[in-house]
Amino acid sequence: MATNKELADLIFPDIKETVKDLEKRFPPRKLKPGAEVTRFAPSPTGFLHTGSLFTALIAYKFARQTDGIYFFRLEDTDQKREIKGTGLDLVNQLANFDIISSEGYFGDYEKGEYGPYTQSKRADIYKIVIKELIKKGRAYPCFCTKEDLEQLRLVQEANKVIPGYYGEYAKCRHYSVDEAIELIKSGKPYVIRFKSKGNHLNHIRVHDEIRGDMDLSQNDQDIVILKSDGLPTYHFAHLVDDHFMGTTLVTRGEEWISSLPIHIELFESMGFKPPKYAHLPVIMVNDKETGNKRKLSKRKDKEAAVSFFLEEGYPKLGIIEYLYTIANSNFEAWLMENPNTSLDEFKLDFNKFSLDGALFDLPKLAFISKEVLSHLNKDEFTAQCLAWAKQYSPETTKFIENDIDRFKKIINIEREQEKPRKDYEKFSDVLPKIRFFDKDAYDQALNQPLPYNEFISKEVIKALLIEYRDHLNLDCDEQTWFNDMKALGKKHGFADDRKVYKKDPQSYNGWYADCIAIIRVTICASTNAPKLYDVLQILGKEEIIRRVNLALSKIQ
RNA sequence: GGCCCUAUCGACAAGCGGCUUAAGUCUCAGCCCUCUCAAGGCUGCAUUCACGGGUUCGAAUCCCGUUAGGGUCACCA
Repeated sequence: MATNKELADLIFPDIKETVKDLEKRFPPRKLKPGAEVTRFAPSPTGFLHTGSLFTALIAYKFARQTDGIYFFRLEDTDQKREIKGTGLDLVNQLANFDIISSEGYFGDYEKGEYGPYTQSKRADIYKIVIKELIKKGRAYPCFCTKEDLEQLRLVQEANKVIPGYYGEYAKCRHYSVDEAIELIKSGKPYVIRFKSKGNHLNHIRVHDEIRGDMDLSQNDQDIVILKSDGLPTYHFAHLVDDHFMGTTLVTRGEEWISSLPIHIELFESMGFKPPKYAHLPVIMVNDKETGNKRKLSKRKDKEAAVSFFLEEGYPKLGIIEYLYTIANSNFEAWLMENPNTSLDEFKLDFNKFSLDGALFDLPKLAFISKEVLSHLNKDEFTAQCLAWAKQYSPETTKFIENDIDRFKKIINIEREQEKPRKDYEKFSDVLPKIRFFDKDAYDQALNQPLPYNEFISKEVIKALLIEYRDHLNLDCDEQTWFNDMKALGKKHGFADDRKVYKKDPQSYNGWYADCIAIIRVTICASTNAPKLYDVLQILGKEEIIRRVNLALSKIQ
């Protein structure tokens, strides 16, 4: 009768190291009490998902606020789904939000004592542990084919029993060691399965940092831990990696709750101490068709891809603040009390997490973003806007670089004051609102009739514009300018007092607001614009006169 | 379908047995202010906490059931 050891040696003849060796290779980390080791462990299957950003942010934050370590691990064990190059993209996109790991995978290189941090490079490490598990009789080769498994499922469905590979249904766990060796020698392909000792009728109590204690059924599934391609499945990689990398706190989406019993049994089987778990609520969206909540989907929802926000030019800080708003209910109050404080000062608290998934609320993000952008000074705003433009908007870049000081003046209208203007929620809003400052853009706009108030006759408009042009004076303060405008209006039949006008509108062409509107439309080719006085100061006398003349020529 | 998680305004949510005839923020509506717009100020928007039972002198808060939503049942993570 052959032993488990012989089986293990047959399967992994080249594996000489033991788990003890691994423990020496990856000694416990020397950390301050309370310091958490967290990680972000995505698979390289595409660009950064908004939910992943959220998860990464939480992991990063907890490490940071406990003086711990946050690292990045690439889970590339599924070669079929892998999209080359996306691992690096993920790192870069995160770095964009200042979520930078102190160790781990960085794309073209790795840093840290607990690597490799790329799972495909850790095959030997997994095999060492599996070899041990086989020796202990806690893992075995399974020769079932896809068809066998399909057949099993059908039988189980027909008999209305729980589907899966477990207990009496786990055919290969019942082979003797000799039989297994025989089968291997005959060249039959196989995977390695974990041999569960659990019974799903038994309950285990598992603690979750966010949800508290949960009662879950014990695992009884003989899950596969090593695939036929020689790479581990997620569950097993989680055991090995998070143990040897010294992870103390696993933050992941709540979809993992149901596999928690597997992970608990895996850790038990090796005598490893499991990490703390925090299962995060998932960001949801309301499905327009069904009216139900569902996970943000990259295919259906533009806001599922972080790249969307970056392309649109949402300020990064706005996105982070919004994510914190979802994460901790007290964050908004904290922000209001500490308006000029670094987000570093805010302490995330698992007790303040909501238990169900929040709907992604674009209007709220818009509000926060406006807030963030409006409080930037002109230099900060310009720097960020230009950085965005260089990547996503050649037109905006051209506008800014054409005359950067002028650009600063433009976006500084009603900025840098107690209650700043809030008209941009993202950088892509900038150019459409200020394009009219550009000569060519203005001339282009004249292809359309200017949107004057149709209740005011052309003659009045013409006369007003002519006098305005001939007596143009910009060398004065705003109040003087404003009074001049009122006086000009009065000469042309516009009331200089609102109440007076309201009492007897028939006697006037309008009131001074209507008069100013004529100038605004003439100069800006639009019925709305930032403060006219500031616009005029930036444009300068010559350009104003040019525009008035052009407009005049267009009025029949 | 089994199992698990969750359930307070349109959204995010406070609330942890009496202080709640339910905070705050966003949205929305109205008013005011303003040269337009963006803002800003003020006001309004849950007699009720999915529903039904219990426990209690007393429940949004504890228990049970129902319903609804979400998750999960892979050689994917």
